[in-house]
Amino acid sequence: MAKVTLFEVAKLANVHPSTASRALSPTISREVSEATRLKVLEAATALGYRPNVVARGLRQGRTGTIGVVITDFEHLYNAPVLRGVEVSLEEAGLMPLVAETHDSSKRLERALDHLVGRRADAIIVTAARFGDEPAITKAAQFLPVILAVRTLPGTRLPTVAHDDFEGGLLAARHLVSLGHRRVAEIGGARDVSSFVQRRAGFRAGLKEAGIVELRSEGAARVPGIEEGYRLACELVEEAAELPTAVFAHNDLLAAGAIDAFAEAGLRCPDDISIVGYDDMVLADHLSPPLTTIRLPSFHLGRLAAELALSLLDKPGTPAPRVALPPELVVRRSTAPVRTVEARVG
Amino acid sequence: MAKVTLFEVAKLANVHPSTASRALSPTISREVSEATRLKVLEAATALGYRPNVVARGLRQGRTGTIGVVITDFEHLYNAPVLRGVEVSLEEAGLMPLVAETHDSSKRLERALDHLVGRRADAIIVTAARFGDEPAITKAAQFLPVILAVRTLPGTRLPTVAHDDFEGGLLAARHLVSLGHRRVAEIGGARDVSSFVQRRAGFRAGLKEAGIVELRSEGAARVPGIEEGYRLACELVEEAAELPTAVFAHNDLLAAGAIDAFAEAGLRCPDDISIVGYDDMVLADHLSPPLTTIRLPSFHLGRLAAELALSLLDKPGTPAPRVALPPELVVRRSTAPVRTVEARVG
DNA sequence: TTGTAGGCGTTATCAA
DNA sequence: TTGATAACGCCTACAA
Repeated sequence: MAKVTLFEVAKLANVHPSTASRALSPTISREVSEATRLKVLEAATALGYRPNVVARGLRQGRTGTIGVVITDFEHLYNAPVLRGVEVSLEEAGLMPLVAETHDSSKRLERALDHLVGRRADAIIVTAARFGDEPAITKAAQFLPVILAVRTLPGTRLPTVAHDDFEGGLLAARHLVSLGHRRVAEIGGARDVSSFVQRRAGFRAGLKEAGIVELRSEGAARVPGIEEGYRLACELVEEAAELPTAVFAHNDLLAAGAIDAFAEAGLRCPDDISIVGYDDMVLADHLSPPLTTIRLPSFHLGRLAAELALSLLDKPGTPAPRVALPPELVVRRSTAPVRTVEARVG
Repeated sequence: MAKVTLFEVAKLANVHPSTASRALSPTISREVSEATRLKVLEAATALGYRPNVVARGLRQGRTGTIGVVITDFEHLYNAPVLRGVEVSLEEAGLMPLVAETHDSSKRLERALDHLVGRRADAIIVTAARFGDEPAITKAAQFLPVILAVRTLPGTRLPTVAHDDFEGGLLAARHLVSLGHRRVAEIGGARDVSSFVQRRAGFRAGLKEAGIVELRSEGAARVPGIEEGYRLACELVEEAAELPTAVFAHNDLLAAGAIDAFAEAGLRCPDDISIVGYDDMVLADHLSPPLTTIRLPSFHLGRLAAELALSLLDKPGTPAPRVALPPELVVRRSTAPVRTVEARVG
């Protein structure tokens, strides 16, 4: 475990450490004579010198590190966002420091603490719940915090999110255009902006057609396959009349719901249409291939990272709020209503 | 952006910085009188003091950070590994510093450089290709490097991998037990240990039954859906006789292959059986649900992280090589051969 | 062009 | 039990 310092490089090159420092710094290396520059360079490579970014960071007040707070690596919709963040950071020579919250507020708070303590240069939070505002605001006193994917009501923090209201609207209009009038929702938690927006947009879309939804479930736990299954079971058991179409707030919920409906003898899309959300990897390979709302998540990740970087350079910048437009992708989990009765209402 | 230092806490508490440091350190806080300890604690909370982990790291020669090198966030099989790593690190108060390679050796080298420069306390590499040995060995001179998921032939580095030979064997025996004798492979790159092992295990399994595979493709690019599709197309077009079963080196390749076969008029599992690998999320929701090899990836991630942590404490520890046992999961993408001709051989 | 000195925030060591 | 001091590795005024 050799650890070569600038000091040793300088000694080998027979110059003062500060000279070595200059010679190695790409920005001011020409303040040094070509001869010594080469001498130092040679010594550095000979010794296998790696500048200690930590020490440099301490000196310069920057760690070259951006905190990223996500719910969970296994949640497929995080993957493209992370990729976008990573790609943008890596171009700038920074690295992401990632923490998971498992959608728990306590963990989020701990994650923020860690990140602040580690002196991340900025933090990108994709896992915010409404109750997390105080913790996030506190962290934002120390360093720039960017809200990504999930937003906070009335926040002044810079935000890069999907336009989830629009997404919900698209879902509703699609179902309406297929003649569905008995519809329900299998949704995410009610304290998460993206789900709140999806729900609002969806209802707005129904309202345009004079429809009121039968029922709207809200996930009590992590909005994954299991929760989708559970909520769909509830729906089937408790609803006064069965819907002909369902809007699931993400593709995983949709997958779980399809299972539950199948077990109840409802086939998708013959008996029940389902719209998912995210267009995550493999959404087109499920059975049936999912009609869903596609999100520019990779792009969102890039934007969030770039925003973070720009905030480092000029801290006073007014906080932008970006909302990226979603897109409907029609596949085979939705179909026109079959029964006349449904059309009549 | 308030930044409170230990110095200011000490001043407010009317003690020397070193005393404040002691009072705040959980390990030696009882070397300090209860009175001053409380005084300092109070001052710290009053000021909202957050210890600067970077400075501490500089002093102690540890950053509390573990580098993790993966191919790509979007590759589903990385997700559970990352989760495992994160969970273990978070328990110990450390954080992962993640870099993507996109399976390119050049990027891997850059990632290692970054991580070494950032003085990660250790690095977990899950993206190794055979040609990366020099770069990885170099990094290992500076800090502990753990090989995870993918191994390196003849390496002395600590390794936590799946027993992919066994996995290939399980796949072969399963197909043989269903009566298949004309089989082929849609595999990953030939310079990646996991794929090499899967291939070797698979052939060994065939050999037991006296079978030689028709053909074995090797992915030229990232082993994802598209590559699976491409390789399966090649197989259909170029093979002298069509196989009745295929072993895909991961579930994504399998998904792509199923598409290609479907386009060629071959239905799975009626005309062709397919075994995948990984049992990634949603493997059971594909159409058809995938017969595959399940890997304890979360566990692997945990082990890798714990190994890294243990190596920090006692650097001289002999390097263990762990191989975790895979498990066959039978679903509906495999079925007995239909034709007598196939059984005869 | 190069050397000197001081400090980024902590903590380990030594002395009181 | 507490205080003083130095050092972790680097960078940057400033002086020479």
